[in-house]
Amino acid sequence: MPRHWLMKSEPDEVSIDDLARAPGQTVAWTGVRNYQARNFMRDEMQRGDGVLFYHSSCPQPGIAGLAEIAGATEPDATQFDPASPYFDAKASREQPRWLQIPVRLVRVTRLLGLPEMRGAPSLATMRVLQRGNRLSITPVTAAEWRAVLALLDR
DNA sequence: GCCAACGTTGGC
DNA sequence: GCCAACGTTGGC
Repeated sequence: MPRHWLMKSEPDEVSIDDLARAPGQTVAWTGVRNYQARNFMRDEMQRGDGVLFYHSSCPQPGIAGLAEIAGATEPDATQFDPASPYFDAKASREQPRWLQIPVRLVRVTRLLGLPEMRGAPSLATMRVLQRGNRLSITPVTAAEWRAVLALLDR
């Protein structure tokens, strides 16, 4: 049973267009440094899961495209790289702390902006819209997923 | 285990 | 730049 997720990305780091230009239109989702989000990758996310690709910390936050989980989790390579901003001195190859997962573009959509999302009753339950939410990966229900697709078709 | 201090996120 | 909200750290 495929699940659905919303994954936040700062477009200055990886935008939907960057994803579209990437080899195989796939990027390794690295840099997650929050245990709840990591545990989703470790315990629940699987190849084929649907992904809402969300632009955050930018002039026009919102859903910018659809993607899918394209493979299995593995240790996040950036945790071992002292030159990376995501380097973690407490992680080792023997005992990695952080995970990455490959994400492949399905299609670039129109921007479903945050104000429009907030105005849609069908999206009121979405985790990303809840007060104080900061999780970079959040589960999306089947109903929420369908509601997003319906809004994107308008 | 408690909890104050601090750091980060992210919209505005 | 501001600031609310939340997660993490570390002293006790």
